Amino acid sequence: MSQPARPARERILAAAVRRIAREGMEGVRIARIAMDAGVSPALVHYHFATREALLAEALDYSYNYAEERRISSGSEIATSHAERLEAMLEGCLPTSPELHDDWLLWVELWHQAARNEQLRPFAGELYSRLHAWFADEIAAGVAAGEFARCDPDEVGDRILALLDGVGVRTIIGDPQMSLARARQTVRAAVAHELGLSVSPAGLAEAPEPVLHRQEVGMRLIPRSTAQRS
Amino acid sequence: MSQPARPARERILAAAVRRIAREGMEGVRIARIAMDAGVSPALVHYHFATREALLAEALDYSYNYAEERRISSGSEIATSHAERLEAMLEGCLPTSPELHDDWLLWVELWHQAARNEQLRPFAGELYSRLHAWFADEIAAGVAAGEFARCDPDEVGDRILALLDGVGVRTIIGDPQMSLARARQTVRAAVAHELGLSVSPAGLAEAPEPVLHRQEVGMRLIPRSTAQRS
DNA sequence: TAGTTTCCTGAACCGCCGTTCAGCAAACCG
DNA sequence: CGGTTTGCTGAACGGCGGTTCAGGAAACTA
Repeated sequence: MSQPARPARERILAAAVRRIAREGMEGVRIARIAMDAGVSPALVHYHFATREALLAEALDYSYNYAEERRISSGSEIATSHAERLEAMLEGCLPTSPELHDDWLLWVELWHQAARNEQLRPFAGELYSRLHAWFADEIAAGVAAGEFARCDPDEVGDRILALLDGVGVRTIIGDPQMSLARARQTVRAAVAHELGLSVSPAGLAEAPEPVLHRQEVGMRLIPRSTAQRS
Repeated sequence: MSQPARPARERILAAAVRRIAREGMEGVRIARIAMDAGVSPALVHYHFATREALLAEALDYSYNYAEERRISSGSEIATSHAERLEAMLEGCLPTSPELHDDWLLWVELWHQAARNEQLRPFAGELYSRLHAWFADEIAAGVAAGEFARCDPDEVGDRILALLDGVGVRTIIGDPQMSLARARQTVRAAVAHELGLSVSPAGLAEAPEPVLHRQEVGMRLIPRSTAQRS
């Protein structure tokens, strides 16, 4: 209806991704995917040999897509490494509906990879890229004298762990870990690790009503004095 | 066979827990649970109204059991707050086969609670208790002058997030996050937060062969000088 | 002993869902 | 124009799995 020009195969794939995020890999029914895509269940099997093949392709498609989105979102208007890092953090928390769905797929990956040996290289690769993304940025910031000296590898691991840890509490709706608190927790830790200041840009409005809001809490600002060695 | 005296209902429950950890909640088949418990599928429905009821009771049972195990394991031989804290961390990482299964159930909880509203209060309660457990211990350590002054609430959140973040990478078999590295990452961060030293007790043997080993990496030792205000 | 409750089973029922298949219409090709 | 390929469908098949049911054996009661 919305884009009738888009080929059916892609519509099926997109519908599969959406369904996987909402119902989980084993909860997904191809009849429903077909319905969402506006086609018959038989057509799904015309384009994809088996259910498993469809889900695999859908996962691969969505993770690559999510990664692109994450990466591109950070590198737009980067006037400093601190700002870019902040954008990266923002893109790794469930700060928007799309990122919320990405998070659901991330949990899905954990769930599957914890049991299925075959998915582990795939998951490891994703983490490896994420880690390199952060470590490189941190190393660049340290080299520029903007961040305090540190081991970018270890700091990268800690940041990733922190993001996963607060992010998962956020998406399971833990009232003790609102999106605002998640953001603040990560920012405070990162600022502390890298010797940055945390400035209250806009006062964090208390209870945080909905997910879709993009409220500002505290911002990372580069240290005014660059120190080396 | 092993304990023929144990009533069937409990055997079913225990089998369900094991199956859930290994196959996930929606992957679990009651025919297989019945087989594991050495009973007929019909008996499962004699004791539990429906599949959903069985799974719910099994989850509740196992989480409470896991919590007891975690708590009791820490408070045995506590000569200092640092030692007790270290034991707590150890009990929150997949350091043993049982804890590995607990972790699988923990991921299962994330997976379910991210989609099912009804499970969220339950998950929130578990996190709340975990958080209080750590925050109280930290506060006690600070009060005793053993830990550096800090906000136990925030440090507790950061520790929990770190544990979840490195733990999940460990159980999905990320080669970049072995159990040893997970432990070391958490210990380093905690030691740094609380002003403790990290001593290499036994050299971390390089590649870490199997999960079932209980190798010592680095240990938290209390600061020799107590500082106040 | 007779009656009742408690555990437990084999067998069948039934709905869901992945998959297959025969066929149809449009586009494409010569 | 006839023939073939491509995209798609409705209908049916097959099995897996949760659930039900009629009954049976043992324990418990009086």
